[in-house]
Amino acid sequence: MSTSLNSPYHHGNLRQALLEAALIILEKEGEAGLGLRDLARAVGVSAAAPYRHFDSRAALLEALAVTGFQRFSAAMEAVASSNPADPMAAMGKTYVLFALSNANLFRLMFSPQLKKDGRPGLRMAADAAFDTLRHVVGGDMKTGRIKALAAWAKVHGLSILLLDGQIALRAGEDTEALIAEIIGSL
Amino acid sequence: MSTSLNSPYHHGNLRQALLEAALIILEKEGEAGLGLRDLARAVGVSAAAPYRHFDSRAALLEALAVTGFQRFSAAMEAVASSNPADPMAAMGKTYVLFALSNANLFRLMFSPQLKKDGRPGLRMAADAAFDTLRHVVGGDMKTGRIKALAAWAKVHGLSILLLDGQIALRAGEDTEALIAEIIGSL
DNA sequence: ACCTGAACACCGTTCAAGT
DNA sequence: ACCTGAACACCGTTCAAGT
Repeated sequence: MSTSLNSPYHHGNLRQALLEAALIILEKEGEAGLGLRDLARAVGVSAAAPYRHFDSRAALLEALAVTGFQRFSAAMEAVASSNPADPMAAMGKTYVLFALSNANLFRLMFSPQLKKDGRPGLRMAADAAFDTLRHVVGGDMKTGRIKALAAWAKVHGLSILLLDGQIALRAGEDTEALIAEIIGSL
Repeated sequence: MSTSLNSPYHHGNLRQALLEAALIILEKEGEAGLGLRDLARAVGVSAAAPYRHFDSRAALLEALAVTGFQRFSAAMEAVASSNPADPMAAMGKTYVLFALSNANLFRLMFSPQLKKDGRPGLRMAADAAFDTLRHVVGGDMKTGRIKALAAWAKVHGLSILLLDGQIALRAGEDTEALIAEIIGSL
């Protein structure tokens, strides 16, 4: 989160600097607004420089998505290990709130574009994140696979519909309260 | 669906021809693979020609998304008016199957990119589609708003998770059966 | 080993000019 | 009125060359 001007990139760790700047641009401009040339410019380096650290724009996006899944896993594990009264509801709420506060990163994590070129790192990160989720759900409650999938679908769908502004809030209605109500309705 | 070579575009209705070709390319290549120049080439016209009928690439995509919502509405109304035993389940199944058999069109319909530049036509088409959905659900069953939103979220999430290949099918498992089971689990 | 400058093959978009 | 050709300002990516 440092926009340091006394930049050590010139023979420092450009890779990390690119990732940090990319995350900021991503969240502000969306995936389409994250150009490699812009990114290089933002970091004060030539247009070709990023290619020393990432094979392509897709590889850079994949790296971002992977850190997204890691942050997601961390958030889910944090709630799970806090032993909430209703683990399922608590995790669902965390899922949706993560999506809302990391909108473009969340969308990138599920980008079909990225998945299409089958980069192994992304698949692994995603699997790890969902394994965590499955274990917690499967461990704390005796939910069968179907119920677990249904809960996942509901929470994921709610995240995306809210993200896309598809669910209209009523006057004076609180987003968080609505989330709790919808998750609460089995 | 006609790839006629005796093309009447030269002073015919290029707009329609562009839309038809675009739908085919979209479903085959995805949104990112649908370039205006490629499209013009596919239709046998100069790169600048589409601009007589669409202000921009975004305008073309919006037109595609609008027809997507129209087809979606039609599909939902068709099931609804067939008076199925369990209207909620029947509509849910139709929803998911529509998404699966129109993968890239469905994704385009919910593209945040498109929504961001707030084209009125798209918003109207989307609202019309969901109004239909809400009326049918609200009319046939006494589901409250929360339950309706929860059902919508579940069905939408299931669509996207399946589309993204995030839900792994077990050996010999049928997609349609899984959909029915998940939707069935209240 | 890491970065730059210049180039290549593309884009979307504009605009004068053709019919 | 509708379409073309050529141009503009961009891309992502490559590669020789610099340090």
